[in-house]
Amino acid sequence: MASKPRRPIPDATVSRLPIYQRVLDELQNTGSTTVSSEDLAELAGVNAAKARKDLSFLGSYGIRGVGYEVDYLLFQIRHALGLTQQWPVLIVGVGNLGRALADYAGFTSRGFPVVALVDDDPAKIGTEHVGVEIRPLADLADLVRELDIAIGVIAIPSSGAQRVADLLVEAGVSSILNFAPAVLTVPDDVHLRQVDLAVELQILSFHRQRGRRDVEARDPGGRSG
Amino acid sequence: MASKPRRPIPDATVSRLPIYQRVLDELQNTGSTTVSSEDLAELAGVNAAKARKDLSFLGSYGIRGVGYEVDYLLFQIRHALGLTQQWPVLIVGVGNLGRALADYAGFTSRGFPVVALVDDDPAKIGTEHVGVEIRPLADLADLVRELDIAIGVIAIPSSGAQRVADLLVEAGVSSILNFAPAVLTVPDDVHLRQVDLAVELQILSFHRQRGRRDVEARDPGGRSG
DNA sequence: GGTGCCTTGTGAAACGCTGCACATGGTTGC
DNA sequence: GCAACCATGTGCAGCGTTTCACAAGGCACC
Repeated sequence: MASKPRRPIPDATVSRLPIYQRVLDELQNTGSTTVSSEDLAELAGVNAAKARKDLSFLGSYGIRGVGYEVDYLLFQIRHALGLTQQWPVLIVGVGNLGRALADYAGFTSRGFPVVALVDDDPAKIGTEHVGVEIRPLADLADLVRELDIAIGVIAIPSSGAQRVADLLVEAGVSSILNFAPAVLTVPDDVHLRQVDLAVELQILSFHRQRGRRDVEARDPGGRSG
Repeated sequence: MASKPRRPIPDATVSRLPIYQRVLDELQNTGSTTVSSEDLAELAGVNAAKARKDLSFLGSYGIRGVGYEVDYLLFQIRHALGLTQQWPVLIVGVGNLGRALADYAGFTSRGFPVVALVDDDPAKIGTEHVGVEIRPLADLADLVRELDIAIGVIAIPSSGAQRVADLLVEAGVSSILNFAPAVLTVPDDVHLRQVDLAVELQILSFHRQRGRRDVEARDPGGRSG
């Protein structure tokens, strides 16, 4: 037994593995055969100790005194992330965002081919985008079954997002990526991730605001007891 | 006034404030005047105690025995997030994603008007999108100064992302939202947030993979050394 | 074959976040 | 004005993540 996960991989580590993967990909393209945790961490924008601990959750794939073999580490990360196979993606909503996502080459090249597009606008149904026919919302369940959809992407206004999420779940999709600015409710066994563009801007706004306040008056007082 | 930051607001709380804001916005539109932490938490998809603790960092704006006044709490959250004013946004890269972002009504309606578009494709320069003229990359610094740009959005392929980030920083932009799948380096006083679509998919892939492994119970084809 | 150098892998401390449980304090009804 | 009620605000314990510091282990050179 080799690649059995001795310890569960922490969420924080999982969210960084794709970054390491991309960095290693670039290193591979530049001809590097080995890399130290320090160099890898630098390229990934993290602490070297963190990088080592992250990688240690996959197993002991480093060579002390030398570093990590790029090819082998890359394989192990891909294996851990489940990127040794393709995961067909269905996008609901072929508006500006849906089109941008469908066109995004990074999806297909990283193993997430967009194989189905769904929309409820009669004018769009039947037309093609990037070689994929746009189908009506009613076909969703059929498409999921026929194309073995692994991940559903919600790229519609928030008003219909919960209904679409319900449809996806009902059709058997257990991984959903939601771009609608709404809080969705799904069963526990369905993995839902949220990308909220307005939230990101508001967080930036907060820090900018705070920075100004810091400059205005640094107040060490207060009634914290 | 006198709204001194008693305690620094934790990052985790900051990232949830925009959610509360959106929920309160909806409550306001439905005519609710007060809301309990339990109801608010339910709508925001979090624990009630967490919601109370989050809000307590802004100050004691609740009424014991009653709940929170929607209007007032909304004002306080907006104030904390710096949303009492508009933050002009510049988007670099008017490809599919850049257009989608420029068209996204959620930006302007939440106080982030897209006032400038920049691209390096000569065919696009001079044309308009959503009423904003597309200008060459060389005009970036001028636009930042003239329009008092608060936030720069990078929506170009990763190969040019660092260069554009450098240009933005040099022009005085201190808040950057990056959609390019690359690790960017900026000075400490610049706030950088990363939205990486492929990373999100890979995290979903990991969880799906893990679920399957649980089902398989044993992994065939493991490689030991 | 031995010595010294180099990098990994990890124990442990520090830090931040979460969630429970309850004291606090304001409101309502009489 | 008083008592019962109710939701907030928070002390505290538990948990996950980060970071340091160092022992363990492999390689290269002589």
